[in-house]
Amino acid sequence: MEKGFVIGLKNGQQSRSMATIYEVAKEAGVSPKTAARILAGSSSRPKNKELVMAAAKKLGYVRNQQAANLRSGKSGLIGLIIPSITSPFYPWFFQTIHDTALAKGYQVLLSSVSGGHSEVVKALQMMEANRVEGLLFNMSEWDDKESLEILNRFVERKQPVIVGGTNLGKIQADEIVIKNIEAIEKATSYLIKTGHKKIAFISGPQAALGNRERLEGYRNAMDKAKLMVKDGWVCEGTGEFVEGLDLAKTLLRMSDRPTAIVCATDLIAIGAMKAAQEMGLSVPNDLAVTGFDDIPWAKLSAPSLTTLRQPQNRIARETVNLLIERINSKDISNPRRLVFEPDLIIRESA
Amino acid sequence: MEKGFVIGLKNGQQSRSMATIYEVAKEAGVSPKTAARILAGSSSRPKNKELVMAAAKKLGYVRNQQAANLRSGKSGLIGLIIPSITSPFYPWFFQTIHDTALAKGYQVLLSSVSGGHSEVVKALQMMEANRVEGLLFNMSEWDDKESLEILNRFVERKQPVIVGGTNLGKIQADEIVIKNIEAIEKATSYLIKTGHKKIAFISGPQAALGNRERLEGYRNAMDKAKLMVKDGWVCEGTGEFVEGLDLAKTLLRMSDRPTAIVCATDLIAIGAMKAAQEMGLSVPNDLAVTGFDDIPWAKLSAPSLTTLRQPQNRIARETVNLLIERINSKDISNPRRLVFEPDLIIRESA
DNA sequence: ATTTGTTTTGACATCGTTGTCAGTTTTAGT
DNA sequence: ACTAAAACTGACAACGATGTCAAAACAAAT
Repeated sequence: MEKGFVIGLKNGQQSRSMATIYEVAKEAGVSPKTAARILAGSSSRPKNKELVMAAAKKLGYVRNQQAANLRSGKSGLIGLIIPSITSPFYPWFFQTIHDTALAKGYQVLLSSVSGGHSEVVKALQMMEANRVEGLLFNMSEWDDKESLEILNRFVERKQPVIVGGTNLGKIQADEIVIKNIEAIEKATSYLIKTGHKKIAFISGPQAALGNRERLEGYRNAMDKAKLMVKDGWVCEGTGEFVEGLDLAKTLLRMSDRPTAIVCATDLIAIGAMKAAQEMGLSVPNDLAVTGFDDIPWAKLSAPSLTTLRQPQNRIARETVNLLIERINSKDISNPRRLVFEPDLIIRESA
Repeated sequence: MEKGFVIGLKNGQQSRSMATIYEVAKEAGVSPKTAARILAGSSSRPKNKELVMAAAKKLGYVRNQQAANLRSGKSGLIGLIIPSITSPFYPWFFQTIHDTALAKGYQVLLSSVSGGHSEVVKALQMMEANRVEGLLFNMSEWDDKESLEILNRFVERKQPVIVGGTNLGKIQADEIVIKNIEAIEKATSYLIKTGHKKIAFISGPQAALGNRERLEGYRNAMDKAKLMVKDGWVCEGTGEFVEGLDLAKTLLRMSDRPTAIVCATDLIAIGAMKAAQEMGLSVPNDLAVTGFDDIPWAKLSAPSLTTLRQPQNRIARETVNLLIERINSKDISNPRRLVFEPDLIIRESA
């Protein structure tokens, strides 16, 4: 059956398969290569250009990107692996990555890994199979041999990889570093400066490096101010709102209850504020609360949340730019660290 | 230069390009076809299987998906076009689509279109060029000739398309229908039932069909109850929080201010509540507020928001399932409508 | 041992595009 | 008009995988 022409279907309807460059060339009366060149935008005799453009339009020609990629050895894809697009922070992160990449001619292949280790491995394999030209690997909780192996394969092949949140020096790649310790120190010190002495901390899962660092920042600040951290004042949650609510209630029920809570995420903090309100305590008078991330909610909550702002846009933009630079220069030597320090945004909650 | 082997680089480092099936076959001492077959999992002589598996492992072979796709005429891709992943509702929508598609062997190619019409066209062209096997087109504001043309090309080629939020019967495709009118009627009637007579409405951009329907629902309910809609009680915003805040303030400054506001989105509603609080009014005593979407915030806000829940998970799951069914059956005749009616979730704000 | 039937195998072609490079046309300069 | 330089064109091969189909290897049965 000749290609690109009407073919019959069971139900008697008709359909066209997509036209190829050969058909366009034939229709225009030029060679396929010429047609391809013209459609790719390089210069040509005006007449041919007209002919080819007309033919392409007539046949509804759309370049087959997969074939083009195969031939040219590029995929035009950037891989992005993140924990879950549903956790605040990531949608903005993705949007900026997407837009920046698009502007430079790249598509983003997103894997939002909600499951465990095997899901990460699957995502990485998929990225490999789809020949992404660069990879942003942004898993906060991760230390799995199999995926490490795959990441190392990328590096061996000199394919750029940027790791966020978790590298630990295990692979020789660029890193996004958030100054968690310093940030939480800032928030804690601020509370101390405003007179608080009994300050508790609700952390996220300690399996994640970032969360361990945040806890460290809290302890540092308390140590520096020679303040005691009472038993039970440090509690570990999942980073979810509900958890924040429950843990805060437990804290507030203590006989000698803390007057301030430093929270490892904004969601926890909002949960903690809700807990206080449900128990009839006023924020910030009876309880001061700080968060981390500055998710959009933070300024909408009542009271609005004092928090540490992660400049997602800047992080995302600089990260993609570095990645694309790496792709273009074909040089992944001398791994860089993109360091970001969250700013303390003072609002009503503390 | 022989492929798959060490090649020199400027900086003296070395790199391997990815091994192909030919190299695996050579290493294993079988034909490429046999290697391919074994790697695809079909039966073979045990000895060959061992040899090929060993060779693949040794060379770090990863199938080139693009090449495989080209040959097999499938892309394994589902396209998803949405307005912006940063607006609440979509991250969950995407995650469910992503997970469901993955479970059935499809990857999701996401275009989060933050710009105007030309961006939509670009996204559609990209989806076409990448030969997505099915397309979920979920733009709420949209009536642009060029993109319509592309969508129609999909349909002519019998490639499944599911349109959400906006079809208007312009193309013959499956549709996701949210019963906006009925939903807002429910919320408005509920307010009326609880004694409110002066009820205002803050809508999203009327360019979007969904927003026009929501306004219609409000008017219907008011009409049915024979309640007057005063001049200025219906205002149009962008759907953003800030807009909700400002418009609500304007409403509340009116001499004869409304006692309740029906909002077209949760963000608007949260803004409206904040406006009331800033003006010293209590929600729900001085002002009742209802939202739309039931974004996660809705139940965290203070007071928690009475709203209309869109079952994103169910919508997403049923949509992908239909799409994949269409892909497999190669039959896009008899367009279906997936109809969803939001539930009224009564919380504290009304 | 021979035949028949079944399962595996591999040479070749192909998917749609583009790089290479020699050949052709056009342009510019005299 | 003629020549050299510049611009464009097209035949061919290749990217990496897999479908086709005939040939080969094995198994079962006589």
